[in-house]
Amino acid sequence: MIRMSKEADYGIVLLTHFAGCEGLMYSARDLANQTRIPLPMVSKILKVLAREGVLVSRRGAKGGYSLALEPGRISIAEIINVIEGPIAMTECVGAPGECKQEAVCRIRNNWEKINQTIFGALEDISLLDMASSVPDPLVRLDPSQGKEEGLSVC
Amino acid sequence: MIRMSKEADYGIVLLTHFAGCEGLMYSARDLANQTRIPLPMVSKILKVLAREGVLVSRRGAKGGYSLALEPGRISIAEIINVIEGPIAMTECVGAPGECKQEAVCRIRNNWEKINQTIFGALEDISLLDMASSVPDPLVRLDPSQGKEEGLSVC
DNA sequence: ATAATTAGGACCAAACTGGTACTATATCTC
DNA sequence: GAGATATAGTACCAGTTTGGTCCTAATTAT
Repeated sequence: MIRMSKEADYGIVLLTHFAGCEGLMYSARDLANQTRIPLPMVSKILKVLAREGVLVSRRGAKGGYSLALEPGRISIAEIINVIEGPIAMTECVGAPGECKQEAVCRIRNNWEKINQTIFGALEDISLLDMASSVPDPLVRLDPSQGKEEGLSVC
Repeated sequence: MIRMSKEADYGIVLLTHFAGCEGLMYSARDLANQTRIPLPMVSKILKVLAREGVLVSRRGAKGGYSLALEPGRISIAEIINVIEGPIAMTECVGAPGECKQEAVCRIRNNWEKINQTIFGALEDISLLDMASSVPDPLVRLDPSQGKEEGLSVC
């Protein structure tokens, strides 16, 4: 099955709760309540996002997390990359040299192009897009599209 | 990690060995030798592809498999779908109603669009494209592109 | 002080993956 | 018909990954 891990999926859901409410701090507990994702899981994911610089954290009472960048400047591809490593449809793309068939494989170059396309599509979608509505068609021709403000539910 | 299963990966590798050599029959053993994929694995995958109508099989001595359709009419998306089920980046896309967060999720529609884009990219690539060279850019504007014959190594 | 909150791990059961093995059946050649 | 060659179908298994929990330590507001 071609599928993101739940962890990456949850991560994106959590981050969209910050977009459109810039600067606001949310605690892990807040987000768990809003999203119905189990608190320990939320906590685990937010820690990773903070360590990787996507979120900034403040400890202690009234602490929490907030976005480290403007939500228009964080892409879905970046988030996935931070949580579950590089996007690589096949082993040969993510870890060249690992695949035992590489020497006789005739399609590796093609996988690299396909992977690039998928990565590009995910890179073109910002957190802000995600919080409002992903521009359609996804492969954006005019970069001014898809920049409307997210629904304010802070 | 966003990654196809080895089984789907192998399946595509195997099928590209048929493209450009239409009508030719290959036994599982032949293909295992050509691709260096372990024979039992090759066998397992070819059985699935035959059962699902992508390949036609002939039993017995001098038996083997050959393509059921012209390689220009089989897409990568189809092959993946046959081997590992529907392409679905998130649970909510592949199995609506399963995700416990669905009721409060604000981004499900967006995932459906993203998924459609990825699916579309994979659907636009035929086995014939894969056997020769994937058209670049991948999102093809002129459908006459990318139809050159595969290297003949039958 | 105390309560709230993140940081950083360790830990675990269940599911999935990659791969093998076995038996039955069909087909070709001699 | 005998024997060799192939696919069909299915069961099986070990190793990894995944989704998720839990515990302790450090930090901050009141």
